[in-house]
Amino acid sequence: MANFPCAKEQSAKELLKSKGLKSTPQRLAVLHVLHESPKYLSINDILERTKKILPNTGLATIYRTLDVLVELGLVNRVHFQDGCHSYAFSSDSHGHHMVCTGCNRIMDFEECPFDEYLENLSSRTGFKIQNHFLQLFGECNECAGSSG
Amino acid sequence: MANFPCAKEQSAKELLKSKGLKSTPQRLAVLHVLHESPKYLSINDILERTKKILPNTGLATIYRTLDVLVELGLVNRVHFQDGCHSYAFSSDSHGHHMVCTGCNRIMDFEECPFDEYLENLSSRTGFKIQNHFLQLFGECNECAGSSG
DNA sequence: TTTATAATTGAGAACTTTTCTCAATTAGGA
DNA sequence: TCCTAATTGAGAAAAGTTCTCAATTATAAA
Repeated sequence: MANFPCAKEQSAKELLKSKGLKSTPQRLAVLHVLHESPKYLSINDILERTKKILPNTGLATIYRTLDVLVELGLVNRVHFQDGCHSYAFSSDSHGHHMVCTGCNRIMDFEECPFDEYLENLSSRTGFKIQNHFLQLFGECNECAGSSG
Repeated sequence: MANFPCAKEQSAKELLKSKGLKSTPQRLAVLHVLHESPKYLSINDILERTKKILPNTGLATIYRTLDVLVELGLVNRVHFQDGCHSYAFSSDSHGHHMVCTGCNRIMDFEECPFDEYLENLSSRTGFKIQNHFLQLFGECNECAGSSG
């Protein structure tokens, strides 16, 4: 069993338990690996590092474990510009959009009210923000109307 | 040659030309397909619809064309929760983060200043926002320092 | 117009990424 | 300690993406 100084180990175990899931060495190891890293890690990064703790860990387990950890809110998925999924026509220059989870319709919104905030965040943290990606999920007028 | 009433057809042609790229029927057809659709479309959606205009269109062309159109800013990539890439430990409850394009380091930021704005947007547009995904890209302190 | 040529395409192979299957193992409660 | 359902590892299968290359074609120049 992996033993690691992750502040969330205990709460992770409790979360798993509360969902009827087991606290396996693999799950705790993956959590450990991600906790140790200040960087995002790809699936292969995670597999490689987990294998240093548990050499027999399989790739499928990494996929399954990440699904569980994301579900529990212990781990974030990080999205990048490349390799991803769907496309929409760009009707504005900024490119933010709302995606309706009911009908998959996309609504762009022209405004970006965050520039000022982001500038402020930038100067406070020293992190030079070059660009940002924002996407809203919800229900459009029609879907909200018909379902409720 | 696809002929379609896309307000951006002309500017698309000019954009392509300005980059030394050709205005091929395939490129214009994909643009048309995306322009026609109020929804995001998957690669297969786009292939299928493009084939209705140009039956011989190949999948590779769709991939290549989308890269071009995204590059030109005519098309947006839309990201979803599943199927994507990398993972990071979740150190806050909200889950926004900054990704350093220099060293790939992730920095979470606790605050989410957008709630109020999003509520307002919600009531103005009728779009019931259920959740949102925000990710900032830029350079961290160290990388900004060492490179400039 | 016609021609020349560099960009682009289609088709399928190759590669990468993700999911599935199933027998073996194991965490955790009784 | 034993039982049982959850979990795992391994590899097969499926899905998604990129590459290769000969054939085609948009465009600029003649």
